[in-house]
Amino acid sequence: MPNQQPGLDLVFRALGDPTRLAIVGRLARGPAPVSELAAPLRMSLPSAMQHIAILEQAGLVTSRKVGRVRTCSIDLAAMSEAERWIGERRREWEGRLDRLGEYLKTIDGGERDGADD
Amino acid sequence: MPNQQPGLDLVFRALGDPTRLAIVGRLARGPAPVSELAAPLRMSLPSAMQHIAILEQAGLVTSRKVGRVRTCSIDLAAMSEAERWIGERRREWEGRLDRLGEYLKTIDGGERDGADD
DNA sequence: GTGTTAGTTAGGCAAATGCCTAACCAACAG
DNA sequence: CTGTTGGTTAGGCATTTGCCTAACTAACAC
Repeated sequence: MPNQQPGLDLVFRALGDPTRLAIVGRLARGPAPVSELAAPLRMSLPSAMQHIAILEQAGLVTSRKVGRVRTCSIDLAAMSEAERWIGERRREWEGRLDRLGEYLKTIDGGERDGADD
Repeated sequence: MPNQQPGLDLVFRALGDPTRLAIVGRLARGPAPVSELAAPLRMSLPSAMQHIAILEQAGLVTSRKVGRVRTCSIDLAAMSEAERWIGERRREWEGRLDRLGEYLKTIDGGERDGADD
């Protein structure tokens, strides 16, 4: 049963770290080179790079090296996939609640028994 | 700079594991007792419980114990928070692209210089 | 009472994570 | 060519994670 969208857990795992969350937050405002991303992080460059690598593996970020500068950008596809998955679960749950409400209205004048699921 | 919504990284971290993703997927279809959640997982009960505890700490799941049965439910608040955060970054990025497009149209008949950010 | 079922606590262990420093390579600056 | 800057590779290390088994508690069944 541990199977939903393949790789989706990678996306969430990549976002599951304050440093990486901050990097994505920064990149949403526009592309940036590695060193600019690393600057506000209290952390060595190699460590920052590791975080960026994880974001890339998850498909959240892409990067291209021009001279000796590697410029990173957000990749919307993975973001949207994650957003959609959550939204689908949410709607599933809300729909369930709605149907429950309808059912309760159906037996309105009848019993007064608490029913769930 | 590692500061966005407090606890948001906890939410993503909790979702960043196939087992826990599966549990949330299951719970979106309706509440369930611990042992029913654990059944499809190839894993001991204590291990499954640990995952549930993590989901609860992240605010993704709530649970109430009635007799000796603990019933778990999804908590939409944390889910929505995560969904909203992603959506905001996405819109931020898309807005940026749109403004870039407008700018490029502005200088339409003029230069042909690649501008970014 | 005894036994069974649902969950919990305690303790241990291998692997993964997140950080570091040191050394290295490649581009640009002088 | 020499020095500096941006990035990368290598290796090490403490902590956290994810799993386990064994032992325990609490409710319900007989």
